[in-house]
Amino acid sequence: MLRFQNTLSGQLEEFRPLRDGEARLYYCGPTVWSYAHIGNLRTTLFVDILRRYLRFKGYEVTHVMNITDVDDRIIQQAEERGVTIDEYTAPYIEAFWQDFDAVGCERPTEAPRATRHIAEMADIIEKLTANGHAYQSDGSVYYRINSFAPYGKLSKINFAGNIVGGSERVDTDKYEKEDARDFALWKMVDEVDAQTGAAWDASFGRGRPGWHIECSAMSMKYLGETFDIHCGGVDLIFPHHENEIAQSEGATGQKFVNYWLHAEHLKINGESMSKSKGNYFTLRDLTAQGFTPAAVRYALVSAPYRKQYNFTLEGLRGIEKTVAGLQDFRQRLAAARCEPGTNAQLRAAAARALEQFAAGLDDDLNTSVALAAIHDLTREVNTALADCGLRADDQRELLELVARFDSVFNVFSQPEAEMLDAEIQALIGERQEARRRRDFARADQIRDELAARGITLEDTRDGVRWKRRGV
RNA sequence: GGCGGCGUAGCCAAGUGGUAAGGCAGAGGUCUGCAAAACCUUUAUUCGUCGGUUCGAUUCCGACCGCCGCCUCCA
Repeated sequence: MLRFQNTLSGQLEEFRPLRDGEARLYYCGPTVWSYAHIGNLRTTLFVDILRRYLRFKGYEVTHVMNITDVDDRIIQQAEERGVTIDEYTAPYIEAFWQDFDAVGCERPTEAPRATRHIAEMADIIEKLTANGHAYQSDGSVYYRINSFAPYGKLSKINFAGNIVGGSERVDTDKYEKEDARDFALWKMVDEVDAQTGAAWDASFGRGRPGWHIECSAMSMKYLGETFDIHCGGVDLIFPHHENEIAQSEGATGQKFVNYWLHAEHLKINGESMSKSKGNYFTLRDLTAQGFTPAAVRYALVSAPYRKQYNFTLEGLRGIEKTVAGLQDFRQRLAAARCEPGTNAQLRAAAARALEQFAAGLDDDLNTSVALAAIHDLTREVNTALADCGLRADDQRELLELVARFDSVFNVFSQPEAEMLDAEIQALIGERQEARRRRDFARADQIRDELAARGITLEDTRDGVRWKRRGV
């Protein structure tokens, strides 16, 4: 039974989709004002595991991830460079997809851009204005929080309590907003907006959307007024997701989302990640140091998504070996030449591993438990391989099982090996010849030579294997 | 001030009211011409500290120490 920790209820709940056999989920995706950092990547990878596991469980998944391509930072950066926001964001959108693909994420069913859905946002704002949840002021439109009684149900924030700096804020905003908590649905155009192309016409005036309205508009457009799962980082619980609920439920009168899932933030060496601390990494930063995207993927999904995983470069170095071990394992398994038949002990081990794998992920996506199941099985199969104890029927079944595991984790597969240079191929052949002559000095010389070029050799029962050296 | 999460071996990390998964590193061994890879054995009498509840607590409760986060636009 698949269960999720639902931020809305604060409880571990059984997942029951609105439509049998279907799961519809929305993820607040990247704001493309810069390169994604590994914190962003962790949340992206959590959603990838989520969607893959839902499919593993037999659900047909509709996965929508928005791209926020208009916001204050984007407008500011575009202005500084003297370009439009579309010109400014284009390379970052491209870079985002590169990273997304590199860490092995499956593309969403839809990846709508905010700037392409202004009409849908305006539509909701009109509805909210008509039914009293929103009001115009100085050319902008604000959400009237007093009109939505359940406000705060997601974040459990007690607005009667002390809010740091609350009184000062009321003073600042009192001429524009009825209440300091009211937030902008639509911001009246200013000079910079106009200059950078961040301005659109609407029935309530020319301007640009507030941040929260885009997610209400795009999620409901592609998933319906009520859908199953909404995910994002914990920092979005308030105000972003709280405001989405107010907007969507205020406009439709329907429950917006059944399950809210939030990924925790990363720590880097026990500290919060920030540029000033020098512990701020993008995927590019890591691959430039020789780390592989596969290891980054494994690291970021190796702990349950609701834990503050402590990311360290030392840890990532170890994970390179872990990942290489899994990839080697699959290669060896596929390459083994097996006698016909089956091995009851191994079959039992495989069944146990599958059970533990699913039990772990059923429990609010406990990836640590699922990965432990995989490691347990690889050890047992490796033993059988070394003892020539693997049988053909089991080999076939184990390869299928590995593929099932990989349909969720996507760590066993490795990039297509580059063609060996004829020269390297020749050197391997020459070394084999030298070994046959028991000319080990020459054989070792060749092995060292290849090692210097990043090629590691392994002499196995089935011949020489080679691989490119990792970090 | 309000609210929340966390503190498990050298490092990362799961977990539970009944006596500590998994990965990396370390040590010894098997295999190998030597390696590599793989496998075997080994590495926390103990789960931040101090109390309490209990037949029994790392797991529940309290206090304290430390780290991280949210409280209007940061994944």
